Amino acid sequence: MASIRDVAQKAGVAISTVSKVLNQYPNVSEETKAKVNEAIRELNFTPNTIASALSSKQAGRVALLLNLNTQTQAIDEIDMQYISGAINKAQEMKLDVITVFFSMIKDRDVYGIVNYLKAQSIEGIIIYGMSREDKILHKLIEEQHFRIVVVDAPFVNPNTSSVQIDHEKAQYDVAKKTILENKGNKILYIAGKKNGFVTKDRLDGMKRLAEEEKLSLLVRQGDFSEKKARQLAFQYARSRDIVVCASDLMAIGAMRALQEMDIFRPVCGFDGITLMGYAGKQMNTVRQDFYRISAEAMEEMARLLEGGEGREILLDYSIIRMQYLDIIC
Amino acid sequence: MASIRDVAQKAGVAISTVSKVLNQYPNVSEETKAKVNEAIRELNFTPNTIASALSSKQAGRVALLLNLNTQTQAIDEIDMQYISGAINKAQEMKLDVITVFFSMIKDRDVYGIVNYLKAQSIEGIIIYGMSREDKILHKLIEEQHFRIVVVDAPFVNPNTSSVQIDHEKAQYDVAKKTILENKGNKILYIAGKKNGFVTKDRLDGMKRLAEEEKLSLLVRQGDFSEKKARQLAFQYARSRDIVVCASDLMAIGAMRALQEMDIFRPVCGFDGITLMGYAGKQMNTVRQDFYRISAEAMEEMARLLEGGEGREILLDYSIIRMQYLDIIC
DNA sequence: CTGTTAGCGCCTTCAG
DNA sequence: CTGAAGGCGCTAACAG
Repeated sequence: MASIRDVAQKAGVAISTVSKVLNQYPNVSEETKAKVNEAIRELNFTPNTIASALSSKQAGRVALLLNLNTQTQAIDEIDMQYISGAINKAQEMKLDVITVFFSMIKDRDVYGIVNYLKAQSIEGIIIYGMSREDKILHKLIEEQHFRIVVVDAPFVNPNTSSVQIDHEKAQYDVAKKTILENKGNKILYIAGKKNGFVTKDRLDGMKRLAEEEKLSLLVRQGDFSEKKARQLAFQYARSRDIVVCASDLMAIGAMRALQEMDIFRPVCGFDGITLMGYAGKQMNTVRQDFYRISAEAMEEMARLLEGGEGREILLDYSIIRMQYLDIIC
Repeated sequence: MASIRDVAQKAGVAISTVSKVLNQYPNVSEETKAKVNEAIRELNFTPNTIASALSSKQAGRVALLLNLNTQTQAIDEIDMQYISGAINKAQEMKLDVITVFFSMIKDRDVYGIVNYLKAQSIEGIIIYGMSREDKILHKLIEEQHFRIVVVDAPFVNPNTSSVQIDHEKAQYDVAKKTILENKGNKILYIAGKKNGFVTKDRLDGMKRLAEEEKLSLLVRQGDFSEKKARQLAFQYARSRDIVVCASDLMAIGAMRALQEMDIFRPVCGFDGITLMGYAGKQMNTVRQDFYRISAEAMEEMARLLEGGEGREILLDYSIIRMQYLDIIC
């Protein structure tokens, strides 16, 4: 591997000069710039990111912090979209990415986590799927040792931005569409996890709709679990007109139950994962573009790393109807 | 962040001494070791991996090279298992991991890729899902600039190991089980992609069984595509007794077609992905534990990085029957 | 067994 | 506009 020294030598300039053209500094004549670039090309030189990070103390390294649900592979799709969206955008922005799972840091305290990350010269963290219970992460955010972007959780401070869709409105929209299409006013709403941030937002959307439309609303916690939703559907769906679920996975569980009971009730979901296509019936759902959400999160991270202030970002979504033939290829 | 210097100062020893206890070198008295460790704890010191990597030229950084199929989110599950298996094991072995997608390097030549990776101090690469067409990767392997572990492809040289299950035998086993359970001797075999390495292995297994059992074997390329398999099933399944597919996704496509045609034929798949549980019918399949395969690959990588010689590793698998209630939670 | 001394490859003032 | 010099945090001979 050619080093910056080789380049300097070949171009007949000082190392520092090469460094300057590498980092787009001003005060370098076009002439020498050309010479240097020529040498770089000839030697097929790529600067060593490790050395550059060490030296500048500014690595541009960001960690993806994922709450992997090892139980439910069915929604690995979401995490995969998160990961690829972030990584691709990071490459575009010339940021380094490492992937970290909650499980890897779960028995450390804030200080331990900060150390673990600082030791790797991490400057930014994107957190996916945090819940109200993750106290340590809340602290991490508060203490502002890092630039942080939180996906789907309402945290904002000078070093922290939040990125998400408007869950309240999305839940309202998809439920409304489903209800208008089918009429019926007794709703079974299968909500998410008690301590999830989006759970409340979505429930609020549902409640608003219920009030507006004078619906009878029965709310049960489905914990984002397919099995739980299935049980709840068995238990309550018969006496209800429509089943609104706070996630696709739960919608699938509910739909299965209905099929087994051999009764029909419209069901709608939330997320827009491919699996919905396998549900057996068409269903309305909110399509979140996780890839894009994550890419936006990374872009926001880049902004923060440049010194930008934390802020809240709301992304758009769409209401779609999923069916089998659309998803296969 | 405390640095090694602070520790040395606090412990009243030289920096190099601290380094030695950090890296478990011999020739350090228990006494000073204790002093140093004490200082480390007090200062809450974690060595800077970046600096250590730069200095030792031995970063222990490995890249995960994944061929993400953006079309088929349904099998993101596999990639996710690969990623988490590798990352978790890497943390255990104190290796650094970065994730790279084929798409990120697809327009570079070998030299460009080597540079890209070397610039990041990557020493090892684990390659997932390579096909015969990825000529550049073949070259990368041949040139041995890195330690490489290839999953599901038969490459071995002093710096390269291969890790996979015995696809030939697995295909043989699952097909045999399905055939014995159902009897029938006209088989439709929906094979994988023309240039996939496992495609041939699996096909060989099927052929061996066909010979042994005197089966009539009709082979068609399904390209690992659910849609294609669906079409093939529409076209050929009626005149066949049993449908053997080289992947779960294709098995699902075939099963769908059969349901739409309203005829029954036993179908078996390969992989053991969760999605199989949503197929509507129970099916036999080969369960590959992708998480474990990837973890083993990372372990093998650690061995290579320690100077071990490349070799072939065959992992085991099991034949299972998947059904809905087993997979939900 | 411990400390001294060079770097690793690059960035960054600061003179010239 | 360019180059010399020091240093980032750590490792690795080499003396002592």
